[in-house]
Amino acid sequence: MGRSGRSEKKKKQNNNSNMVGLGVGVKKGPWTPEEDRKLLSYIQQYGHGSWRSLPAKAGLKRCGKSCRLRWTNYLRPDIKRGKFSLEEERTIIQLHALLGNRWSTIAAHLPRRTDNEIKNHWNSHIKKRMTKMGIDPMTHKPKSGGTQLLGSNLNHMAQWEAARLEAEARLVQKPKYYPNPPPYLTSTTTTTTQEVHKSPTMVPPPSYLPCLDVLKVWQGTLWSNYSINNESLQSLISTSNASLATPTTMPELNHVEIKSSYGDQGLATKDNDQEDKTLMGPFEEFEYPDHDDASNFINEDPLRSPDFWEEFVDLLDGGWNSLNNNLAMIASPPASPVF
DNA sequence: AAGGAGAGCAACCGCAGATTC
DNA sequence: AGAATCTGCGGTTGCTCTCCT
Repeated sequence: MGRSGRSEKKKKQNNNSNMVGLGVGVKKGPWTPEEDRKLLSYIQQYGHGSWRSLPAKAGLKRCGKSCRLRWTNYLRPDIKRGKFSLEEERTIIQLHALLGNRWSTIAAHLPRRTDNEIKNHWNSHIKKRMTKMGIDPMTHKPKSGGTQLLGSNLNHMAQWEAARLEAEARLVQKPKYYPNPPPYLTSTTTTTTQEVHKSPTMVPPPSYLPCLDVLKVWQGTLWSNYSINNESLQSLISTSNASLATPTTMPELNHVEIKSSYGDQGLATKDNDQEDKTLMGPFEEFEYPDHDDASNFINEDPLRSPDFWEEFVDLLDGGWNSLNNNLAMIASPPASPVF
């Protein structure tokens, strides 16, 4: 896990201003539970403030950048970990078709998933499966030719929608971890079991982004009439369509466990299913919205079934024209996006 | 049982845009 | 205005684990 002895060939980074503070004695490689505790405790108490100065103040022998990454990709309490649900994978595929490798923008539309996690999931799972099915993961078109679906030939409306999605993502970009929270982060939770839950700064950002019209159309066109033999999937699709089509307020919170992995350092290790359920990371418990249940809904992941992907190819093959037609019907967008 | 191959993913790198002075 | 610094992002690496032979 992680990297410890990174090769010498890339040491010129010491000149990079990013790495200010990275000098003799600065630690790299996997984080230990103790380091996590220090970082977590410091940020809970003071907020992260300037990342550069944080390590010294928190008693860490890390560079600020490493601390920031650890926080944003792992320690942040509003992160959901674990398997991606069908709905999430579908959203990733659709957003990737529109946005390309703009992971942070995609992540902004997937509540509580980090861009790094989505990127990893895309590269290690979805991309490979699409390639295996003969679909070019970059253009989303069948490699053997056929209809250009998305990518360079994005039509005007899809480009417009992509720009809007990105703008929305910027607007709702994950709020900074303020020691004194902005007003919209005021907590209403009163029955949590740990102090960390009560912290108003721990309230996850709004998980719903209202303007996903292109996805709604896509899903309405392509998925609602999409017949898949798997009954669970069918149910899930209708559920997820509803959730996308209907703006929701912050879901109620309930307790779930969050796992962590410290490799050989004594806590959970990846993929040790049994152990993972009992060994916890820095947050022994955290609260996640109810809609996590959607991911638990699929016991047998239909996305992994050959049937799904065969039908997915058909879907892509015939889908883009339908999408265009429907997009044309729902709106008359301005000539150029205005935000 | 051993070891090689591949998968999964945390963490690093370097660049670029934003911000500060 | 521009240099210095900070932050965020996307690409990549390499360690650990699991599976297969």
